[in-house]
Amino acid sequence: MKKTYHHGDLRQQLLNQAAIMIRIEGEAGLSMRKLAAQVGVSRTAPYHHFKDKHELLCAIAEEGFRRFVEMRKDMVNMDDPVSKEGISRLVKGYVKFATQYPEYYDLMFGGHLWQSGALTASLKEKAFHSFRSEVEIVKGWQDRGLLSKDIDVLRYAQVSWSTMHGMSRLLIDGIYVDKNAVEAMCDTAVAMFLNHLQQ
Amino acid sequence: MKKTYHHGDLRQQLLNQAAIMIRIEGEAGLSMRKLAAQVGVSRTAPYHHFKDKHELLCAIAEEGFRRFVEMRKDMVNMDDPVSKEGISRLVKGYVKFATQYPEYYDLMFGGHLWQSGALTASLKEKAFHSFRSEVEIVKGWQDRGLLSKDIDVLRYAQVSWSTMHGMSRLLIDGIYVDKNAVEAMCDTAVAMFLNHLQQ
DNA sequence: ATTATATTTTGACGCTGTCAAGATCGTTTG
DNA sequence: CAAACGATCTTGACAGCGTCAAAATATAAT
Repeated sequence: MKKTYHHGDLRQQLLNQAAIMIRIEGEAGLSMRKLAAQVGVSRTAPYHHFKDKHELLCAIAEEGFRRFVEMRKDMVNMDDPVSKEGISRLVKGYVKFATQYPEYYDLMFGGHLWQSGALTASLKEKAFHSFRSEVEIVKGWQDRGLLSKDIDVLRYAQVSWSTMHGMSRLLIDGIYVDKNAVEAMCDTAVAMFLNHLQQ
Repeated sequence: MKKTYHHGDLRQQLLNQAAIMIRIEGEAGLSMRKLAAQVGVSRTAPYHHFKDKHELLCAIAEEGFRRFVEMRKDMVNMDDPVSKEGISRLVKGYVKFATQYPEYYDLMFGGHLWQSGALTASLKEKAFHSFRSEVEIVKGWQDRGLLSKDIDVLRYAQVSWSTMHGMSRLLIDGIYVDKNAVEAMCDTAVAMFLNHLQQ
């Protein structure tokens, strides 16, 4: 807990506290003024670390991608991810991340930042990297014969991601409320993904 | 353009104008005060037709469901919806509605209203009706032999809807930007849905 | 020690949602 | 026809919001 400068790690503390506040009160419940108050600085102090609220939210989303990539890495390291079991784990892991950290998922893949059309350069990069690796994974499925050769990998990745994203959104947004159904939904999704699998 | 009372059809005009403003400036760009100004009444006039902003948004969402149901009805009337072509039309129609009327789709199936957990009773009813008919459609697929008998219809409806919802969201939110890919994505989705179809 | 730079604060502005009180209009009733 | 009433609209007010400008302060570089 050493402090350089006046406050020390204000920037990081703002990011952490903001995520907490979004988690508790929702994204609409986060205000720059309340955030500053919670951290114990004046209303405009945060503006020396983030140009505006938008930039703060982008930074939180980046933090989300960092966590997401880490989770994904752990998951692949377990054992062969290119198998029906591996795919199932991947899908369930995705949805679990989304529902466990909705405050990050909303910002990472929600309309609020993307519709603005003005993502931070570093955030954009992380997001595109994330999607690229999604395509790679599907390509792996195809290479292993889990998918027919004549499938367009890019389209397939887009659609399978849509499914995972759709389930996540409907769960987060409270449209799908039965948490006990998540497992079965994921299983159904996996079965749907591997339509050309003869097993 | 006849007027009863002071203004006449203020309520309906508010709903229409609000939808227009959301379409142009996004949901964040809609304020009660600007809305009132645009329609030509004072700031608090709208509050005699809607308890608060939340209730106004719910009413707009309801209007969206009305349009959605109508589109859906026209689509089914065309010809047999329980065929690969019919399903394809249904999927494409869904995504088309979402991308064509994002101002309505956002409110109907977005987190903003649902996460609040306080939907208008009439809106809730329309939403549940919408999902119930989705399940019916999938059941029709199964009855016609497009889906294997041992599939859980409810789960399958949830997942297939997730896919359509996911594609719609990613398109609306500007995460999927290639509009030319929509057709191919929908085709891929349909192929994925009908995984047990031998054709 | 002095200058420069990074950080924080106070003050201010226009915007927001919405409550309370009063004004106005249309309809219903005596 | 007049009086009362309820529906509709307006003006005034308040607290909260994002954020700019200017001043204050603490640290780093010279």
